[in-house]
Amino acid sequence: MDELRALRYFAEVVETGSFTLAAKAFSVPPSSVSRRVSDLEQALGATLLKRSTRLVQVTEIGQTYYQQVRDILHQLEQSNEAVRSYQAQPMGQLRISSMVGFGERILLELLDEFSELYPEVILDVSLSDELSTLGRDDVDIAIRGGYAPDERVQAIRLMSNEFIPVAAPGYLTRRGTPGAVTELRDHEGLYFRTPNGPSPWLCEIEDQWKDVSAPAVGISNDGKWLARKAIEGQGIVMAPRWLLTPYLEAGELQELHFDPPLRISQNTDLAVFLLYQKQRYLVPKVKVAVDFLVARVKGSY
Amino acid sequence: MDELRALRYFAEVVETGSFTLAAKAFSVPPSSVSRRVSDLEQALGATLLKRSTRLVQVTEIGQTYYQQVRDILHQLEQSNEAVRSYQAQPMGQLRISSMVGFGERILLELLDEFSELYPEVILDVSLSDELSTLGRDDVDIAIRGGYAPDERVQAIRLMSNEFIPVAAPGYLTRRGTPGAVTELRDHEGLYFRTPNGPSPWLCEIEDQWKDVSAPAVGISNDGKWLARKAIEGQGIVMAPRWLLTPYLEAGELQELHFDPPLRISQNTDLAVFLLYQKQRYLVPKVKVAVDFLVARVKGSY
DNA sequence: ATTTTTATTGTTATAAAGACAAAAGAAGAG
DNA sequence: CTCTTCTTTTGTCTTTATAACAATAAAAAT
Repeated sequence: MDELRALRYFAEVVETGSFTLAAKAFSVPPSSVSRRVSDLEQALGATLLKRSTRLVQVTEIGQTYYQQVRDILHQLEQSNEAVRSYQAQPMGQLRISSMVGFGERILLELLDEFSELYPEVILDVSLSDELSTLGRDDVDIAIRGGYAPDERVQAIRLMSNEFIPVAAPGYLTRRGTPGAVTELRDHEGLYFRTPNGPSPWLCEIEDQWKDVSAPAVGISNDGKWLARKAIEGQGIVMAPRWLLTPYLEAGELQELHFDPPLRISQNTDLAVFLLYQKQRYLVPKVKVAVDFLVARVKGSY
Repeated sequence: MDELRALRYFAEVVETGSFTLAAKAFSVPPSSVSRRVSDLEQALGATLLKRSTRLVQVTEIGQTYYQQVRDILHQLEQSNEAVRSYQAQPMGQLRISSMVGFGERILLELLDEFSELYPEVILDVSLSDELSTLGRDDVDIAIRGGYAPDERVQAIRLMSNEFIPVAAPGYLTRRGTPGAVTELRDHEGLYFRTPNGPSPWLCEIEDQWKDVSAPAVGISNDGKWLARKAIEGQGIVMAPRWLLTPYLEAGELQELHFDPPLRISQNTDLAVFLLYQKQRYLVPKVKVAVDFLVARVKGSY
């Protein structure tokens, strides 16, 4: 029995919910699909699908088996693609997902440069703060302020993602510059929304982490909007240093210092990571993009 | 082409380093193996093996492909086994790996009970502090004072693994009971060896982690031996509370208290975890063992 | 009850893999 | 340097398995 073929048929039947449609997808008669799936069931000694002439239902065990089979088929496809494209030129579609702020501020202009170097690589960039599940079918490269959720995912630290509190000089003269974290309660807060919700202002006082957030006057996942509101003197905002650098240099915003320092997470090393699947580093388009981004970002920021 | 068969042949050739031996393993003529591997290479458009009549060498791309194929075949085998054994009685060999101390103190007697409940499950227990790579071929269930390295690995918190400093009453009257961590320098230390080396005595003083270990008079990964030496008054030992409980209750050892407390890691929630692969929870023997251990340990400790 | 859709079964045809024999090629021994 | 030996590959035939096509059976909808 060609087990792999049977698995592909089975997966397609589950996805389409029909033997006929699955058969069409492979351009074979429905009878072939029926027989192969039956063979598979017999080999496994379990009923994967409950068939009636009108509808096909997946059994419980069939469902879990399907999910695993799907993963396996996908992995195999990726491995094959990696071998096939080995020693070929970087080309084809490259899907990149990035945090919005990083994408707008840094990534997009780098990618313009990348496109000139590798015109045959077609970029498909999506900016979102939701972390897409690398390892499924979606993206080749992801840029996130996070961690590596899986041992098959490689994480390269691109740059620091330290959050710093800032405010407009005008705001500070009007409201006073807070000297201690406890004074923040009497200020206005602009909050960065992460996928885990608005990021609070935390401080470690005598071994205890305390939330010292000011009352909120604005929450957004858009750093530029928050920065603009801060420049207009509407409040204090905590955002990544790399996002604020231009405003700080222009004097539009001013960094605030506290002791102990203000944080948005108990985790000490907040950083921007470039994530990709180890096995896909063999694919030329992925390899050159990873190498390019690491070289350009690590060198400049 | 029966791709899966070709992959199995290829993997076997890589492992045995010979077409002839691989063919023997599948009881087919060497010519079949040769043809299937050639088909595979043609389909992938790459040379996986450099053959000469005397030796078979794996190419670079062949090597990485092999590793991925190996994983895939293994996963498929596991998925198939899960389906096949679905709705069967718990039976067969069950491999459990545990930390030595936990194994001796808690696990082994629980497993005696388990064996009475499920006599058809043949236990294969190995006690070791090295963490074996769950997800490869080795163990079904692992018990470790750690984390989950992979998203496919499920981790259940069994119990706290808090390390506490203790010493014999005799030792304390002779040497004095240390009141502050700084006094520990003038004491004798008995150290637990973890896979990462002897575990130091740490303390967080004013936001800074400091090593306040006493000079070592003994290091071992055997908790009972360390406990005995401590009972004999040879020094202070830091070990998991569950390991020391009987000695504390018997009055042979006495807990030491510091402020801030002594730790062996910056990580706050040290715990004992039961680890298993999500997909293998479907296999009856794995399911009943996980459920049994979780129920018995969580209830009692 | 009849029509329609869908899965299954029967049978034949075709393509792929196995079996066996023989050839080609590389390493070591004499 | 030639011969022997071991291993991979090639040639040819046989076997097996899957596709193809037609026909049947079963369930839902009209």
